[in-house]
Amino acid sequence: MRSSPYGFEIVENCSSCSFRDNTFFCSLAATALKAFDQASVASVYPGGSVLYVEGQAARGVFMICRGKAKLSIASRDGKSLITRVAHAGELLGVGSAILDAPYQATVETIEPCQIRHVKREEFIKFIREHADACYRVTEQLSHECHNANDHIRSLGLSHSASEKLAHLILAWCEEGGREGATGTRLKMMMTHHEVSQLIGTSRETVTRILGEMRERGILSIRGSTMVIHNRAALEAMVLL
Amino acid sequence: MRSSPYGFEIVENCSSCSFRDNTFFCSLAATALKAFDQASVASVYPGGSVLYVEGQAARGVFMICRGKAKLSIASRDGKSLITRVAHAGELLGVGSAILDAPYQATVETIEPCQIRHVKREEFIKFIREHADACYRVTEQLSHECHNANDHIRSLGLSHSASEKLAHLILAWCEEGGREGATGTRLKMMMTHHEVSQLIGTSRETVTRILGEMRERGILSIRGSTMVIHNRAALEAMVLL
DNA sequence: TTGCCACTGTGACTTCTGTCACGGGGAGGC
DNA sequence: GCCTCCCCGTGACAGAAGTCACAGTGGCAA
Repeated sequence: MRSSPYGFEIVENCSSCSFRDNTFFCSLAATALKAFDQASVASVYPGGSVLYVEGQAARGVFMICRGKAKLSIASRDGKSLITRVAHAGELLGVGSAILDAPYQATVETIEPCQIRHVKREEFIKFIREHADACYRVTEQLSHECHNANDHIRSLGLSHSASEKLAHLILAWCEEGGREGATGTRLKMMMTHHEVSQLIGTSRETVTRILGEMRERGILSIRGSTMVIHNRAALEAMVLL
Repeated sequence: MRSSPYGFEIVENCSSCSFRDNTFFCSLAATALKAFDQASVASVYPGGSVLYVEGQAARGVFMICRGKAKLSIASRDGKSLITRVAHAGELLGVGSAILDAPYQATVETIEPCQIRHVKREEFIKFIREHADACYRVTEQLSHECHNANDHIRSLGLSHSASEKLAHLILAWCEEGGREGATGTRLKMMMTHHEVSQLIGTSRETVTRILGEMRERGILSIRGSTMVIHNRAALEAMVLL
């Protein structure tokens, strides 16, 4: 390890890496891990770095060892949609690399990240030689499909922006909510604008709907923490 | 082979199957193919059969040897959205089988189909033992992700129903259009209602927009064939 | 402190499109 | 032939939400 400017150590060597846990792509047997280690290059990015841009040829895949990144797509007129937020342990750009197709999204780190990068050809060689890694890729891709389908369901099947927002808040409760006396507490680490990009609506409607939910006593917001008082009401709004 | 009620022969044996071409999942080396053959069961379905339903536990995967099937998702109030149309050579339900999660869509054949079915456990065993098949699964899943992302882009980023419809028609031109003297000809094998389910809008708007396009001379429709006279106009409508 | 900037909150207006309602037409069954 | 579906075409209307415009707020830096 050597020290880095972003407050954490760069892990040079996958075998001795402490971030890894068994949900990670890289939780592999020793030999495969070593091969992955040798094929890849570690680096550290500050928040806000762009790893790759939609439409670029897929030169390689990126593994998030630590940190989070947001994936988004944009239309020609500048509107953009956040497709998902990727966490540590995920592999980005695999689908495009395998198909040798352009990246379908733009990836931007949203906090300091440690990333490993593998060139396309080497990645393919790697997974063809290591069946276990290949299977892990199928798992990774299955997750991506799963998420994408959920997103399709939410975008295509909901009747109103409120429904989509309610759905999103419930999903947040699932993944990061802590139960408290007054309800489920969670950190909003997004601005209204970003939320609007996540559910495909406008910033103002997000503000308005949150305001309405607050008035109806469903939730309350102070600073960046949101408390959901009436989860049942949110669930009732969702017909998905 | 033995004869079947739906006008084509049931292929009992993958090795001697003539449907297979190298775009198919099952274009595998002899030993892997034999294993796949032994793990799977062939059957024939008429059009309109439901292979599996959204929300069911993923008991297995289905391989379309011949025919087409539509995948759709539904909301509680009965609205439904067609996520895609799967063609011969595709594997359905892989993602869910790998994650051991419920199927995310309902699959219904839209023409007589020959299908092979493999139980989940056997499928996983099969791909873990045959690296080449496993790699093919990553390809299949990459395609699914790719499609899903395109769908997300279309649903989430387009400003109007016309834009989505124009996008869809252009996609049809790509995959099944034949160039003629008056423009690109293609077969509409869908009702307006189904189209509306594909782009997440109502039947009436599809009718109206098509009518408008006809009036503007962009396309003309007779019976089930559509002729696109002015492809540029359609492209101009799409800002995706 | 002051200024700046990004974020949130609100009002007014307009457009899109979903919904309801109905009519016509073609295919298929009896 | 006739009846019954299903599909397409249209009109009227209302509600949802995008857009524009602007005010208030809070954090951060100079």
